[in-house]
Amino acid sequence: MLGTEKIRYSFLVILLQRWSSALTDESITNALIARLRTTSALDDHDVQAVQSLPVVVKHYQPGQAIVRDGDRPAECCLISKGFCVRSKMTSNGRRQILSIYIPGDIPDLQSLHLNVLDHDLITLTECTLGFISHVFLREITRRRPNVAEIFWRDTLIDAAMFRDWIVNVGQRPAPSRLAHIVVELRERLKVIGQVQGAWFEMPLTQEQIGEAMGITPVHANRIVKQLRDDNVLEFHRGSVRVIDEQKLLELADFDGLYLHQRPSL
Amino acid sequence: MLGTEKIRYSFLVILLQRWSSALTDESITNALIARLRTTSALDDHDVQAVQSLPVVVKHYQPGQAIVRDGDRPAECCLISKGFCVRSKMTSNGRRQILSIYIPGDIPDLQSLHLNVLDHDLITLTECTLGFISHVFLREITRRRPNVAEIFWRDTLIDAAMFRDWIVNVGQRPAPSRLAHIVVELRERLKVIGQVQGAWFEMPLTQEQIGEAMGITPVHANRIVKQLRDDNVLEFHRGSVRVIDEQKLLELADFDGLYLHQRPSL
DNA sequence: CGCGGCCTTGAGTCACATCAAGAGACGTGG
DNA sequence: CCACGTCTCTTGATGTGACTCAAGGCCGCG
Repeated sequence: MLGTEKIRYSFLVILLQRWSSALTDESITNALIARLRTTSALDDHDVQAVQSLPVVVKHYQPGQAIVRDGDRPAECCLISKGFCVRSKMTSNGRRQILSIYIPGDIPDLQSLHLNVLDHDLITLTECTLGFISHVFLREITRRRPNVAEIFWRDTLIDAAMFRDWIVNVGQRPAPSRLAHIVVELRERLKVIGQVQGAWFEMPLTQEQIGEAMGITPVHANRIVKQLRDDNVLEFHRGSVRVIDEQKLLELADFDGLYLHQRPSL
Repeated sequence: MLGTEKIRYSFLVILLQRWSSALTDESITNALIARLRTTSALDDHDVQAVQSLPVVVKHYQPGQAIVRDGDRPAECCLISKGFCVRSKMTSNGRRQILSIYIPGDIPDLQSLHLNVLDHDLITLTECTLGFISHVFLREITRRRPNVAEIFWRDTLIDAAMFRDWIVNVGQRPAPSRLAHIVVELRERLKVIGQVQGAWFEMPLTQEQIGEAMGITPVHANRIVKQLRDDNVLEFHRGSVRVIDEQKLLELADFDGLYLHQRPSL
């Protein structure tokens, strides 16, 4: 689904289907502020400064590339609605998913100080994205060191998630890998109020689940089936239901410390 | 070698064997400046500011923990001499090495804004480390936004290396993984002038090589043997010699872009 | 109705893990 | 100077998790 063919096609779709509004969209920066509050302490001045950032809103279809390996973006993108993944290809055509992004995340904040992108950023679902120019971000971080530190911290949490992802892919057996990814996603969705009861969204195809775990789609299918047959999880239409919380946590070997979800951590 | 037993023993060794000098050590900050110059553009004021940072120098034995999972460090450490690894354990006692650090690196710069450490930092060889208090680092980054951005950028490069490490562990067959790690290390050592001819230092035991690749020590041994038998690499006393550059690069699937070794990248 | 994504399942193979045993290097103490 | 213990490296036999190839089924959509 994320193959080259499809992406070439998607490029036309971008031109045809995405429409944009160049207004400062308060509801979008509010999502950002909510997100930053969970990980850092913001004062009123910081909030005002962030809210005053000019945002360009764009809508994307599922499976579109937002930015690509080798790009030199001039803006950062804030997810207001929808899910994205960051991924990287090897020369023999295998794709590795590096992280999953949810509303409130700024997946490419790093491009502010790293000029060339070393990976792809792709939408999983329909997305509403807010783009903020590097010019304004640099200006705000120069003028308000506190905001700079909050953004810096955000990229550091990103890095902490990568470290955890390495351990997951490198050391755990496949069923644990899947459980771990599921629990991590759920913890992050909880913070933005997107978990209702035992259900939450995880809009990955089994092929993408495989790409996240570092295994083939066929084997990913077997692992998903195994967790379903063992009454641990239920997958349905891009959503997940936790059936056996106990077993899930045992498998996942999850310690949420690395998410640094409280400012003091 | 990195087991709990050994580390408990090492703790005594720290008390007995490390001696410290609380002077501002110019030769140490010079290593840092050399390192930062390769990735970022520094002006004279930045250099002066960095050189004026008070540094506490300490010496470590091989296999000692510098900081541990769960610590809340109050200082960052700069490697002046020697090699370190960052690693993380799973609950079933398996260790994953996340990155290898060489002279000029600041492996835990992230602790400046992430209070709780989510991994271990361990010396591989005898090390000379310079410790810089968070207080001074915060002060310099507040006073000089340019220095803040350079340090920020440094942590972003760290994150880029993690991303690449995920791909390596997740997608490549074991011989390629090893080749990739070897080439990455060599490229970084080149920049600090630590590659003489075909030889360079890679002071990992085969067990640690396995921990870096996400495989067992026994299998790591077979992979090392395979690359030796295929006349690609020669390992001897913690050093590596490249025999067949061509084959090595083919295996490694290495694109150094993610190291961002030039300020414009 | 037919097509294209996506999911599912089986059979055979291969990469890597596990278990087990031994050999070389090195430091330490007798 | 030798004996011993501890790391580290090495190798074989055997088991298993994951890959590959292949085929078929489900479902939404034009």
